[in-house]
Amino acid sequence: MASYKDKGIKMTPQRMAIMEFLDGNPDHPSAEDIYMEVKEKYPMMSFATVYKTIEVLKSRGYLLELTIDPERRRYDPDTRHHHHLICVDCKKIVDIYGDFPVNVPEEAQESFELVGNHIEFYGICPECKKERRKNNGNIQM
Amino acid sequence: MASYKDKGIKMTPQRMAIMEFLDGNPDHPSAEDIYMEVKEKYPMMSFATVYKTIEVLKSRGYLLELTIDPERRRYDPDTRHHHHLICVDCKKIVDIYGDFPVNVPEEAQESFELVGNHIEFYGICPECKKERRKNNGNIQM
DNA sequence: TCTATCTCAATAATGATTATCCTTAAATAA
DNA sequence: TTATTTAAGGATAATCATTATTGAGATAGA
Repeated sequence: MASYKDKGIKMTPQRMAIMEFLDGNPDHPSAEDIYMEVKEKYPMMSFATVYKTIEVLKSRGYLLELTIDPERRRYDPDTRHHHHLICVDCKKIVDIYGDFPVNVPEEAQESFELVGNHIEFYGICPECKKERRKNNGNIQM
Repeated sequence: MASYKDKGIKMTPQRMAIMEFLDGNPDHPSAEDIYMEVKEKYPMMSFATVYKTIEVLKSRGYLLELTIDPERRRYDPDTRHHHHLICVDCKKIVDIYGDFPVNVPEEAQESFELVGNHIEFYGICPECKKERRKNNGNIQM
């Protein structure tokens, strides 16, 4: 989401700060993550503004909403088609690029008009692997 | 989730009603869907009981929680590994069985310990296709 | 049947998200 | 630059799904 200027979005310091934070951000932040971070620079920032800006960016196609984490919605500024790998422990999300040959069976193809797909990979990230090993020393899981 | 009896779950009429409703149910109902339906038979049913029963079933592995619909959590009594096709209009979810050759790239494999995957297919269901055609006659989208 | 324990139901609490409403700032054109 | 229009910001209330609490009642095993 490189050029906001000429997209018909009214620019404000708040929006610029949010967009700047999101641009190229690989962390799939939640609304709260965005709020917390941007408030550092702009202490007058309101939570409502974060949600409203998310809505604008989403509706214009500059931001994807991820429904991976059941606790909260998370956002991805990379709008290219890609997939995600999520740590089942800490919920960290990393991007997975690549084409996977996934075609639904005939019967579904006939009735539904397919428009896309998204693969969620589940795993345990390096940090949580370490954490688990440590805990296995004392606590049994 | 055929045999609840010998799973160490204390049986009550409420739980039996919920389990009966879920057993073989292909609709991926939400907590509210379950509540609404089961309340017909058991008007004294409380919403809290639905959530608690869901929790018990989930923790014992008899029920999967789907994080596909950003509005609400939905539940799947089919705990076999399978995938889902969701209608982007009405959010109807249908099961997709089949093995898909999806392997994450090397770099992710090295760091993460993979434990599973889930493919979400997006499409437009027959009913919504019809609805869209109808609307295109008058309203432009 | 008795009793310890678990479950129920009602309701309060929480947490994320959305809506409201008035003020203020940005864009556009004179 | 300034005036005017229009949309955005901020504070806060409202909403909605989900979770926690608690006293009363039911269940299962002795």
